Amino acid sequence: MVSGQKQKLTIKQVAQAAGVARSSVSRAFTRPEMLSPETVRRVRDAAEKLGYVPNQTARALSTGRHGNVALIVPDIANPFFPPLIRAAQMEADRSDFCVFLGNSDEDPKQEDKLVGRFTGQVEGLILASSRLSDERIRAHAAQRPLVLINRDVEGIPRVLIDSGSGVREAVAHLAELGHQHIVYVAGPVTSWSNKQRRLAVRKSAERLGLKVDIVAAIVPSYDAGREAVAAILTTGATAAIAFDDLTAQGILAGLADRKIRVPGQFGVVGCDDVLGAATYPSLTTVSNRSVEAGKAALSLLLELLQSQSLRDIRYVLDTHLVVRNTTIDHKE
Amino acid sequence: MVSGQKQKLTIKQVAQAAGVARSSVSRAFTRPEMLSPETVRRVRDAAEKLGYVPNQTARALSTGRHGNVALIVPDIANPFFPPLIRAAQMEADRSDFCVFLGNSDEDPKQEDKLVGRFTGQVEGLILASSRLSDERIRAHAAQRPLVLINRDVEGIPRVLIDSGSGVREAVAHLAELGHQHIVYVAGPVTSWSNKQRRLAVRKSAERLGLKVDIVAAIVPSYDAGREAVAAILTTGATAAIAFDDLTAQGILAGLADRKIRVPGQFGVVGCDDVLGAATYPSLTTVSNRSVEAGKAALSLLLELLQSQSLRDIRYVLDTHLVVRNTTIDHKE
DNA sequence: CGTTGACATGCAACCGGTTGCAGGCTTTAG
DNA sequence: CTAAAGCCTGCAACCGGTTGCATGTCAACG
Repeated sequence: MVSGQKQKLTIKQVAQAAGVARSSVSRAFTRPEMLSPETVRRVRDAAEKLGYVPNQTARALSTGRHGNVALIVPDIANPFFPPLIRAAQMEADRSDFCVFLGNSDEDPKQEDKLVGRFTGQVEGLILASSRLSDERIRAHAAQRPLVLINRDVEGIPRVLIDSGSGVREAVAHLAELGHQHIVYVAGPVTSWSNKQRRLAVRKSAERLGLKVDIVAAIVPSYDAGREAVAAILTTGATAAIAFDDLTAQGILAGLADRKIRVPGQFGVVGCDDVLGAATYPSLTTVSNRSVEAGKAALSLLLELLQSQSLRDIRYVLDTHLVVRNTTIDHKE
Repeated sequence: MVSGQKQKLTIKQVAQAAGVARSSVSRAFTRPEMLSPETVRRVRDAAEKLGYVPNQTARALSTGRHGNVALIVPDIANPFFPPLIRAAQMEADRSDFCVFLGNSDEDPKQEDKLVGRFTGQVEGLILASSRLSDERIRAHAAQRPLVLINRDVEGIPRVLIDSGSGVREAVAHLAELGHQHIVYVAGPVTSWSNKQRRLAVRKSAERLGLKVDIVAAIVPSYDAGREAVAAILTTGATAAIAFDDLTAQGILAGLADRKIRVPGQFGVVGCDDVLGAATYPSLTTVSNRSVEAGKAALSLLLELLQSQSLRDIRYVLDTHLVVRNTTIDHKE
């Protein structure tokens, strides 16, 4: 039914073919209940036969509804994000929305630029782990519906993954195993998640009477973790909780370099569960909920678009400890 | 300069403010060389002061140029793709293009649907590891400029990662280490890359006098690799080359379950190098070039958009073996 | 039987830019 | 000094839909 010609089929040709006015063709697609069933059928048949498909751009121009949303993340290649992106994407798809993807490269300027580029073509945006200032976020939110992920700005709808709950479980788990002195290997200072995790370690260690030291890895990466091992060992701690799994993997490598057995001589806990059980020994870590976060953010956004309501929404997802083999030796 | 109002600033207000016709405002932005420098300045100043930003949708409607491209992948969460997506995204950004991301979920129907949704809003598309039939791909290519990644359809511009070269090196490497009998753990039957890798293993093993068996994992995943271990061991081989790194990691886990030492008693080679050295023991694998592929595909597409030329382009990236610790014990 | 109202459809303006063409003014050549 | 050639700028049509309003038709109602 569709042929290879690269013609421009418009509502006009369909109108002619069906013997009605252009407006009726339009309505046959957007408000069929306004027309007689007979007319709708005639128009649809004609459209089908010609292979007509409505021009999304023209429609967007006159209605203001584009059917697009944008999702901006700091780094697509960071394994935390792909599942989130995927979930958001699939959720958008269910409502026939298209999603623009932006990579801010951890740079607020770049993020700002992307928002600007997208704004004109979307009905709403999602910023995941935004690096923008609260002020810029508010400014953008005033222009377009905006949902945040892992960023807590009052008045802006947001989806937060509370890694605090999982981290508290991790500390309790280590205490139970007899550790008395642990280290938190910190991530980026600007990260909301890092702040939250550090606080959770501090508080619950205090409650349980454990000694805590903080070692900075700053960049969350394998190499940073590996290099942090020297500092970790000088503290005299017997276990470490890392900002994320990448860092944790680096720590494991650094320990292996020094022939320190895990979990026998030293315990390691990651965060975000990005690798699953796919490494050996498999990493004890905190679950991430990134799939739910992506899905929730998208549906929240779509909801906002519908209702136009501006309630202050704060959706929190809790996390849990996933015990694998870097804190305790499991028997299969 | 920009304020919080949610007004609709159009070319008209700017024209009024600058005391010129609407067309002059338009030209001040799109073809400044047609206007006197003085007028351009006046218009730009006025626009700046008001905070005017051209409406991309309206522009697209009249010019047909949207400044968007679409990228469709089978699975965003498969670690092979994020670096590719990221590279494409950044390359697009350099030319002020926005990118739509689609996840086909390994399903041709879904992929077709996405292409349809995007077509009206983009100037060109990139299909990575497309699951569509050659026929559908050709049909879509007739509508819009289209570039393929890891899919070899004659007449359609394509970027191919030739894992054959790396796989041949892997086989030679294993032969050199004394292995006489190896296994190829296969991936999806519809995958172009899988076909290519299997063939490369077969051919070069034959040339070197090695015995080869094929074991099917079908789905490329950690679990599939782990389950394939039983079949691998019954062949009597002493080393395995896996379709990808995820499968290889699963194999390592399965071997560990059976207390088989790697690389001492059994050698393992992955493909795609998605985990880097970030696991322990670190995986010997074949490099992937996915970053170059993403970047190349995008710039190829942009080039096509400019030149309108329809040459048959076939851009091939070769790969190499990356030797780490699952085939041979390294000393640091 | 005339009026009212519901329903179906067409007309034309509009969304916000772009662009071919024409007209006015200035410059250059004859 | 006049005509040809540029250079700027404005007018108005157009991109392809959507939508408020007017019109026409027909059934139901008083």
